[in-house]
Amino acid sequence: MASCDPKFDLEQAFRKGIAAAISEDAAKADPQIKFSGDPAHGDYQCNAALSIARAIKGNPRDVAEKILAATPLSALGTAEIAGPGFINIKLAQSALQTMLDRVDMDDLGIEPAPLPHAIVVDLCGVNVAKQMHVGHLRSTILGDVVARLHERLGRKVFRENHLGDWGLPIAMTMSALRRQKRDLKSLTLADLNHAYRAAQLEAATDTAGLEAARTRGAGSHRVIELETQQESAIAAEQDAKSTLLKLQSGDVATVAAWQQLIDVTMADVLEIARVLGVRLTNEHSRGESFYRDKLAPTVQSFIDHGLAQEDQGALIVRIAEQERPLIIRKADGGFLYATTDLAAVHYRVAQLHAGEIIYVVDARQRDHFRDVFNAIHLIGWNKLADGTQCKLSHLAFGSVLGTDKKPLKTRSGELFTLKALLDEAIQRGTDQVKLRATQTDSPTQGTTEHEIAAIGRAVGIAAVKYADLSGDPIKDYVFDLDRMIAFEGDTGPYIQYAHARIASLISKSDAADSAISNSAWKFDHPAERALVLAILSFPATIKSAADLGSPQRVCAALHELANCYATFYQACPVLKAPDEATRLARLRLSLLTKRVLAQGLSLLGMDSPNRM
RNA sequence: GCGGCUGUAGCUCAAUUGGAUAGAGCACAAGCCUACGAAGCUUGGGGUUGCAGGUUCGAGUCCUGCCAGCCGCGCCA
Repeated sequence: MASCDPKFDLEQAFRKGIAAAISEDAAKADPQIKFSGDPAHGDYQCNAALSIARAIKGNPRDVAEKILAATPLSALGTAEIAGPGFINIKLAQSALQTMLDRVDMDDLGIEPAPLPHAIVVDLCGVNVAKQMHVGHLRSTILGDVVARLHERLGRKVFRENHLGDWGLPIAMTMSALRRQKRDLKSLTLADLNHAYRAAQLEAATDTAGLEAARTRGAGSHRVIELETQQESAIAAEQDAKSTLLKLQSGDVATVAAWQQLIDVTMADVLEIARVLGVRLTNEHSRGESFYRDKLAPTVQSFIDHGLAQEDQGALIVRIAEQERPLIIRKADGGFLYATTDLAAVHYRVAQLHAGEIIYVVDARQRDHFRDVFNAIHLIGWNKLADGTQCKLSHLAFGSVLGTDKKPLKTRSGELFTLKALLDEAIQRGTDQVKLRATQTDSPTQGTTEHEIAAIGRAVGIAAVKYADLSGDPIKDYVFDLDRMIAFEGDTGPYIQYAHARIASLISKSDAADSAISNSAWKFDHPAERALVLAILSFPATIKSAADLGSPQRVCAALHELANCYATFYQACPVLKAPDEATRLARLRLSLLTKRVLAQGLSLLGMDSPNRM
């Protein structure tokens, strides 16, 4: 089948040219076909001559001449050499038409690119008894989009919500709740969150402060005050530890209470996922507790392989010459989250047959994952049954900061629970849609309340998600409600708007579907041509976005496409085109643009309403 | 102290992984709805890409050294 990707076709052609003109060896390298930003430089350009010239110590322009002469461009288009040795290519109308035919099919030219093994996407990662705040948005939607991109390319994906449902923090919360004599049955997640924070504060009582107060000879009142605090903290810790023991030994009442906590938490998480349009259900939930029986065997394996050693009572794995080892068992015999992560990798490789595990987790855990990955490599748990190696990747993202440029923690960010942010976004979206629906000349006039609510929700959610997804994940960003819920400019709603406009245009045309889809492509105006090139580059963008884990590439491509369409829409009348052939051709181009926009929005987990 | 990340227009961010004159949005200024949805389009001003060197035909991107901010650094997750 013919390709719909100009870049791909040009790469093929130039590889042949380079092989014939220079050497087979030179042809193995990247032919450096790039999209030209500037129409004056053609549609695409080949920059290979410059680097080849250096390698063979030749004159770049001469090398470019030789390559071009040997390159079978034939029907693809015409080329000329410019500047120090760039080869600028202008694609032929007929070639573009053939490619458009290929894109204008059910799969929109996005061909399956399956992988031999599954991909595990570790996303969301909430903790039991903690409310989701804006920081959790990133892991959840980034992970969801990365999963969608791989799924679209026909790859098997496991979404794994590595829920924090095991260990001391849970026990602390449970013990705090019991001491407050709260009835677990009637608790909301907000209640749990309070208990969790209260428990944390208790445990965090200032030991160092007490020491300092004593040595500095502070007043006895102050010391006693601190001591009292300390005693109650110790008592709370003791209680939490005994609760943990009961939980770990399977005490029926404790386990039941624990399950209650998980249920309350998950109900909230899944509701937020639903509102966010994130594909996450209970079946994707495999919390830390899932690995509890695998921790001791994990540690034993490291001992058996001679990779673990005792150090100050704890069991550690030394990694190369690194100063800080990875602790896999505490001096008191307990396990840590590193142990759980090691067990999880083992499970995912051995049981889920993962060829890649992508951890969509906060950048602050870089060192942790580096150490865990290294330990996995040492013990060889990254090897699959067929001998290939599972790739371990950490898709690290930056923190959401408050206006004080400090991480937006639960304490200071209490007003910004994720739910509050989404509610606000949906409210503003709905208000906006409602406002427009009351204007006399508005296409949404007469829209029912029910439809308005649905559209408002789609617009609000798209705004929030796009704001987060359109940037480089590694960077921190300051949380700004107005920026995240903007509907103008480079935003999600801008793309939705382009889509809705086309939907409206198509419904106004009285042309039969078959008449549109059977019409001949025609694009003479520069705006039409730019639109065509934007459409054709889309499939390759999806593939690279998936392979690089870069949702921002999808956002950028969609913005470019919507922008090209808006320009085209302004410059080229569709329904009132000068002749019938042009009218149908423009309708066909519009329809194809609409489908690509909808596809892109869907990959970002956003709706594409026909009216807004 | 050691390690990591970041530094681009007044603000928020891009830059096809080394390509041509560094691009968008917001804000600001001027235009465009009797041809399709103005959540839009067109035009304009605004830059020593933190600083100093280096590598080469070419550097925001790679290397070295500084500066600033943030993050991490043994038994929490």
